[in-house]
Amino acid sequence: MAAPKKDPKQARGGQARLRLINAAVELFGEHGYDGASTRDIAARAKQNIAAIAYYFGDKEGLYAGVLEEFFRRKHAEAGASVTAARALRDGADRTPERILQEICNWLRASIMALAQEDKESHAFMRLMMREQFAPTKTFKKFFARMLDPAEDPFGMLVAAYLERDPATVETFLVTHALVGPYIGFMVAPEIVRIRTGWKKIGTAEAAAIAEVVLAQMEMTLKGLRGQNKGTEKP
Amino acid sequence: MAAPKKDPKQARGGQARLRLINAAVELFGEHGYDGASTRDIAARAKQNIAAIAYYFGDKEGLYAGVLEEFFRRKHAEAGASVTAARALRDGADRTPERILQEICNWLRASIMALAQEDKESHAFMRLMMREQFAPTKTFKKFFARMLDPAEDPFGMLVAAYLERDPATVETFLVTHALVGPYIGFMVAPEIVRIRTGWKKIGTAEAAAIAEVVLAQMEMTLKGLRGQNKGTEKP
DNA sequence: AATAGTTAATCAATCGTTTGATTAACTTTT
DNA sequence: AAAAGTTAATCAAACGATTGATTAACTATT
Repeated sequence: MAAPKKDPKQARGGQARLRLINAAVELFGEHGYDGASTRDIAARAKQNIAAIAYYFGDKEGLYAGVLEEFFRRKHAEAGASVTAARALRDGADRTPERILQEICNWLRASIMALAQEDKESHAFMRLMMREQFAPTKTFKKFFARMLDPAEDPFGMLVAAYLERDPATVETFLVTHALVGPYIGFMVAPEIVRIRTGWKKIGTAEAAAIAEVVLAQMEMTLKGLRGQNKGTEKP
Repeated sequence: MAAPKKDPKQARGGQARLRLINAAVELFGEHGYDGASTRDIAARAKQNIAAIAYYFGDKEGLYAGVLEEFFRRKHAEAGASVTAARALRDGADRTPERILQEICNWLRASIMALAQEDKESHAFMRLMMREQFAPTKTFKKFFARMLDPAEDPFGMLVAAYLERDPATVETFLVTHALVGPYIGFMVAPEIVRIRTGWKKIGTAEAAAIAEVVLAQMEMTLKGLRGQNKGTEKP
């Protein structure tokens, strides 16, 4: 018969562990590592303060637990996109048009995700932004794995579309510049808010952004591919 | 005769005041508002802890002092670009080619500035990034003034080149998407570091980034202008 | 002498962490 | 199956250290 497992994350205390992680990501995202107190985190998770030491050792351990959990979630979410992109890239029936279409689909989905109200995801994004300028060791470890080019569907498809080596620095620069507009809207919500007058980025606002960003990227991609063809050895 | 002024910023204690601000922007940028302690700030500034209360009232006042000082510096630095852009836009001898050239110059200068090692500027940029996701009231006040479209040389020139109303949301979205690639490289140094293997972004690295980003932007701008012409009323 | 600036010492509050005790759930022994 | 023993989980209370802030005495400048 199916034994109820002994996975600590699903055992009795697993619920408390998860509650702590979810509370922690919100407070770390809101107030930063130092700004979030263990007492507040425990209170929001409706757990005793000592539960943090019990499950994570100390505050740093809790932070590492948050990173591990959310990088795991992100990796799981991205899994489908990666395999789909890989299949398209390696498929015999691939055409530049289909690849371009898929690139646009991916970017549109990413932009539309900005409208999501998911509190925890938003908090995790904040946390990632903070880490960009003051990366902790724990973060670096997880982040480097996340940035594996073999796990980046967008970079894979762009390299395929432009028929370039996906592993070179040059290709990365081109790819990173291409997602730049998306990043620009993602990381500067305060600028967008002030300049547009929008109260928040909802579905309609995200759609407006997607339209502009996709139009520009499509134009750039076609231009780059044309350039590619133009400079080929005759 | 010229009285020696009573400006507290130039009086005897002005030096201590400035030392505190410069020390504060570094520590606030590194560890965030909560992470930076008044003791560490005073120590780095080689001042007594009570000097903070004396010159700024309290920690929040010191933070406001930092913002005021650096926004003032940025505004002064940008002044030349703004008047130059305004002159070009309003000049009778303006041509699309010259405007495009100026846009490229501005962007290239901005990207090359990423290579600057100026500790305080870097710290201030960090601070601004943190504020994007958890803006304080003080920050909002200064930031909104900085984002005045009339003070944005890039937006001004892009609007002129594309012959669009610089005040509309649509134009902002297009402009913001256009600087996206630059923002992408500015805000994600950790991604760039991991994917390129670069130890840091020096002059050579910034130049490589500028080449890619400028090529894409030029392509997009020309495309957008062409579209503009294409959809004009006949 | 009056003002401006600086200093060391001290305050209450809060921080992350640790403690010993208690309860609940499960395992082994009888 | 009942009792005894073990482990996992939670709890209130307290620890020492550090926080931002304040005080009163002190020195330098005008």
